[in-house]
Amino acid sequence: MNPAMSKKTGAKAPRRGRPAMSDAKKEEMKALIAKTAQQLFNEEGYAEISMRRLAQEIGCTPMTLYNYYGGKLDVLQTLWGSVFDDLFRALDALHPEKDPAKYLTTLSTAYVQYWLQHTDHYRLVFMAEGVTQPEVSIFLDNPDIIARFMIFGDALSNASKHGLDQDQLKLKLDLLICVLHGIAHNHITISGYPWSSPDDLVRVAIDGLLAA
Amino acid sequence: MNPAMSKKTGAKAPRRGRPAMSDAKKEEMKALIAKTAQQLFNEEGYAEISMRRLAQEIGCTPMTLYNYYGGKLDVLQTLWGSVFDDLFRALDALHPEKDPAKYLTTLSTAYVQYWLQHTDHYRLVFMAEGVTQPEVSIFLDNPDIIARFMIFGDALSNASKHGLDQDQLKLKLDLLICVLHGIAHNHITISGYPWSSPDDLVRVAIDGLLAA
DNA sequence: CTATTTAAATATACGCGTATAATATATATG
DNA sequence: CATATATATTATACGCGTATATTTAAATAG
Repeated sequence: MNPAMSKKTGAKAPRRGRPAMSDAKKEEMKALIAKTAQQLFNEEGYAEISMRRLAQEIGCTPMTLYNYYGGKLDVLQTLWGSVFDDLFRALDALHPEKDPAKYLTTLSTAYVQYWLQHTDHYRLVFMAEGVTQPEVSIFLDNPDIIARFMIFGDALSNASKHGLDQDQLKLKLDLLICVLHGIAHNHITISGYPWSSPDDLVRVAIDGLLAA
Repeated sequence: MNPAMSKKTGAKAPRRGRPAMSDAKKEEMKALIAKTAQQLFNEEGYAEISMRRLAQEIGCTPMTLYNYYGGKLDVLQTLWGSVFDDLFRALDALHPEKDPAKYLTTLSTAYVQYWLQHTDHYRLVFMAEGVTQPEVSIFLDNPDIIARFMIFGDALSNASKHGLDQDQLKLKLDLLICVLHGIAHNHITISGYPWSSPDDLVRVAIDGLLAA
């Protein structure tokens, strides 16, 4: 709570003391922190970069970071949010086609290609060391994230020839996401192996899913 | 490596210096550490108990613990091993019956009952805070642990009327373990809800699995 | 009994994330 | 221009797990 603000009773009279940082300035600082953190986390790994190191790179002291973020994990979760924003912005840009099955395939292919073309993002989100399961769950429980995956649910529902009840839809959606991740994960982490084309793998997976 | 031992070239001649602690003494100390840790971890949670606190309870200094264990996580993983020893000792004591399906049900019921009767063990193994996924995976990748779950694989194979190939067996085994854990987990963590009898739930699950 | 040697235990130190206290800065007031 | 005040930043401190250095203990040699 800001007592000075409450004293003002809404009137913007001048008042003493150092003025609070403007929202624009705050966002600028948060963005700088996030950008520097992403760069360092990508280069050297989340666990390897300390708050002291991050602050040093930015040119402030460690405790300054806590004015803008709740803590080290908060910085990482913010980067996760940015990555998902980026990803879903790309997916939302795909226009639904006449053929629902074709659109689902296009969407799924784009999802896998996003991770293949942004392996840094993939490692940051799915392979950060020293992160506990509850820390991941808290992030994923955000209704925003779950809602965004419904673009796949909607596409899947439209592409299914038979009506799917909610349980069936959820099962197939879960399976779809698992398969797409499997394709992306294997191509990224076992890249030396001569995998089938990711686009082909996605197509076969969608065909099988719709036929099931 | 122990250079003094290598100097002796196998002959047990007296030699200078403080003698190494006997294996029996070492095991005694390891057991004391494990027992005290289990008690404290059960009472207050793994993350809440520091190595300093554990040492204090035992009556030594923190660095002494490192003579017997690789670190804090090593202590926890040793406790996990003890719990699985206890569990599988109970399961191995069950004699296979003439009816393979009945034996599978008995075995599965015993598995669930073990966790229900040892909720402390369940929380220690499955609900320790501050443990990362790789730390769990390293423990579970131990061939001993995986091999011990094959008692269920064998029972399931014997109880199946149709021959199962390896993929089918693995799928059903994975499903069985997931279901049994679901039963145990819900009874332990949502214990206020009036669940159906765990024995009944196990029976229905096995019937369904064998009929699939 | 003293000196030497080896192992066990302890003391000290380190960097970590972050809590708390102190200082610097940017404003208004007189 | 000096003072007062509110905020932003920095300095200091804490407990953590654990690396490293030092001390203590337990033995043998002479």
